[in-house]
Amino acid sequence: MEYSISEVAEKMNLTIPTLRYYDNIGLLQKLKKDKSGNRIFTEEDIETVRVIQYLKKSGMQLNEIREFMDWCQQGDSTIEKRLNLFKKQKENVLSEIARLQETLNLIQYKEWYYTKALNDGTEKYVKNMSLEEMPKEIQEEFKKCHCF
Amino acid sequence: MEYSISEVAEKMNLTIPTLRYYDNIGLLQKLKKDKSGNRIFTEEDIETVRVIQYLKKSGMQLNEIREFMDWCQQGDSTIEKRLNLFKKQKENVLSEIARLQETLNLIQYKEWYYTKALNDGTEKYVKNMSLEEMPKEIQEEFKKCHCF
DNA sequence: GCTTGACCTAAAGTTAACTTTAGATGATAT
DNA sequence: ATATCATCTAAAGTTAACTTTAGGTCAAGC
Repeated sequence: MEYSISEVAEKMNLTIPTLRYYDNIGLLQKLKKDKSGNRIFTEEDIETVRVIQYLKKSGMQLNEIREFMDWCQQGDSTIEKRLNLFKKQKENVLSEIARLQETLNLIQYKEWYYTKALNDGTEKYVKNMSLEEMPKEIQEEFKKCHCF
Repeated sequence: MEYSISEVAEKMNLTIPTLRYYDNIGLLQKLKKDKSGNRIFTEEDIETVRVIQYLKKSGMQLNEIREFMDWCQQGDSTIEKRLNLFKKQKENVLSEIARLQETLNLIQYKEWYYTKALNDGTEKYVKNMSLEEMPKEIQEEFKKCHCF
């Protein structure tokens, strides 16, 4: 099954210029064109786009992803490099998740804080609450940032 | 306790120009200066910087954070807006964590894939493995993207 | 009194990842 | 035959979040 650029753009939630841009910078090395120069996407090209999106999310820049795509074309001699890359990206993603979890903690504290403020009609009571009065599940580290 | 810009930069892992930039665009509305124009950071200003970093991580842009800082100065009339903002950011962070988790799934599949390829000395066996031969814990959805 | 170091401002420059523009080509519908 | 539509290329433009540059002030140490 083959797809036009507009079909892939819709399917993958990208714009047509973005797909062309990815092709231009060497991210879609296997992509073929028909006789009049139009890009033809196979299932494999679509998988490539999907992998690009995951690698981006893992924190890689497009020039690094391009280098990875080069490695893939070079065959078995680059297997170890590719394995090491994925090991590194795994650590990246794990620490990113951990930082987002911390962010979530602050946000949930703020949600509690402003819910109480809204209930009280004013920030002044919750702002000056002592640690003892606060619910135990509110993270210690956030109890002090009541200035917002 | 008060701090100089260089102390805050070091403590918060930011550069001095970044802190000045944040001040210039209105993110540090309570920041004071001494008689010769040097910025003086209080504990509260440092907390502001910390909150900026969390809000950034939750997906907000600096102009949105600036708007939030404006709301904070406007007092109790903006409590509901602020609560709604945090509710929205909470959803953002949760879906971001979910997408990172999916990314992690792909990366772990790849780690398994390239570990086997490295062991075999070539990609060709793992590339052509049938679904039945693969470990059960490998996510179904990733079994097909063996082209990288 | 002079140098050094930490700070300042205003303005220009940078970077990544697109997006937009302008003009062209080729297949399809009326 | 003509208009419309989807595609193309090359090149310029955009945006956010900084960073860099150039030139200046001020307090402290020698």
